[in-house]
Amino acid sequence: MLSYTEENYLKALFKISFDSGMNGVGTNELATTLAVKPATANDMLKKLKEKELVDYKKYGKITLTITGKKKAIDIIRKHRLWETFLYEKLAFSWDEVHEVAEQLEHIQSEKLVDKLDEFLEFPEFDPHGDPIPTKKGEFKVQFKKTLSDVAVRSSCKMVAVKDNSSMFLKYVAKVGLGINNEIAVLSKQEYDSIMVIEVNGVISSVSQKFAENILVVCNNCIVGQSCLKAKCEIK
Amino acid sequence: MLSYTEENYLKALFKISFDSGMNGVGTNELATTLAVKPATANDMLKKLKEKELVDYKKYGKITLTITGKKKAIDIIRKHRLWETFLYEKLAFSWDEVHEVAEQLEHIQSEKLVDKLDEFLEFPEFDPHGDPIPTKKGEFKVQFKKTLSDVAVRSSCKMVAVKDNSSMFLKYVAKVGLGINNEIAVLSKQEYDSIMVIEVNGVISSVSQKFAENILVVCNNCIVGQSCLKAKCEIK
DNA sequence: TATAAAAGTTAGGTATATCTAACAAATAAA
DNA sequence: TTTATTTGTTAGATATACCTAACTTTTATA
Repeated sequence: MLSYTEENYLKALFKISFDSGMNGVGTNELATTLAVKPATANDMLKKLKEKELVDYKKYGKITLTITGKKKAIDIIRKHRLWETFLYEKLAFSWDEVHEVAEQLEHIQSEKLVDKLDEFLEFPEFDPHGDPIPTKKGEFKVQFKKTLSDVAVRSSCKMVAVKDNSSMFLKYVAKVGLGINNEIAVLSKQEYDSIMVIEVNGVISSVSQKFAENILVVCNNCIVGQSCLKAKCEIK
Repeated sequence: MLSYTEENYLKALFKISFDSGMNGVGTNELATTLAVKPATANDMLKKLKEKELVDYKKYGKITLTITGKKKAIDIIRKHRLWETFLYEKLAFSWDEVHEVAEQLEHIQSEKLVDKLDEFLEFPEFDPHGDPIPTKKGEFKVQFKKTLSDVAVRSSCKMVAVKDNSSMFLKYVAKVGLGINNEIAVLSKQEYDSIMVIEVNGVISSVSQKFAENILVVCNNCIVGQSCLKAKCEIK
């Protein structure tokens, strides 16, 4: 059984590593992420090494063992399922779910996670557009970009917003845009980058500022199962 | 902000006290309930006294302060709301909800509790028939008894079962009995205590063993708001 | 009422997770 | 390549929540 703190270290290690293409992680980097001092992180790393959850040599880079990765992915799964629950069932907003999910992810009950997954009808992505690992630890990797980076005459799917202000959210709704909507980029003005987009058959013009705050995935940028992205072979 | 452990001490103090008519609690009694040694409980009591959550003198009985009571009731509220969620939304059985709710009750988010309460449509009682305090800390006090203790020619409402075996639960369903159903006790055989009951217009005979495993409240035994039962004046 | 039993307290110790301050190794820059 | 900077490590200290063992107070009983 892992402590609350140990779980957070594993999760942080996985996330830092994942974001840099599954590379090894440094002590200071880890400490910064967790808002502790390097000395503290160092102590914990010894403990996690002892438990065979991380691999690492003195002054070397830290990597997770297979067991460590599994545990980390399991915590991420729980976090994202809870975020989905809060957003979909309890009407939390996108920017409120994270903080509470940080607590809920540590609840120990396999049955709870499975039942929650079922209750939510096995969602694949959380309210931020991040993939939710399955019970087996598999998940799709989506490369998110902003709508402003989408090429003209191509289409994409909205997965999240960057700006959570109610002013922006109201505007998004007015344009008829919502999560999981297909967006076709019809044209783009060179001078001021104003885009003409089509959503559900409705054509609108949106500013560059607007487009920079809409996160999307391209139809062809779902990469694969189980962090294929790098040499991360979860068994 | 209270720690996980402090919350458990407050909750235990409230429960022990409540069950004995809001009397003072002893150190050993508290320690036993929390499965710690008396010395440990004693240490914590000093801390809780320092924080003005409990009132107590050396070698004297422990009572909660108003603030302490409020905190305790708030934790009980969260516990019972989560139990209701697990039972009603995630199809947990009566005997599984407690353990998980013990963890969930410590999640810190006022919004979460309020939204959950709303999502569950402001339930008054949890799956065990125990009252759920409102946001203000008010709750109805029901005196539960077994169906076997209900007088002939009186009626009651089923609130829970004592036996959680699937064999018993199936039998209960067969008799057409469910939570919140009104039960009228029509007659009782003196020799073997077999009861004739009426539920939703259907008349059945049930054994003493059966009746001893059905928990009910009498129509006139809801005592009032806010632990009126004793000198427990929550403001 | 004297004494035995139960209840409660204190002192000193452990493990976890944190810190600061001093030091060592690796890397970057002059 | 020598030095400076960054990165990582160790040693010693703190707070929480727990323990055991010894002691004190209260209560129950002979």
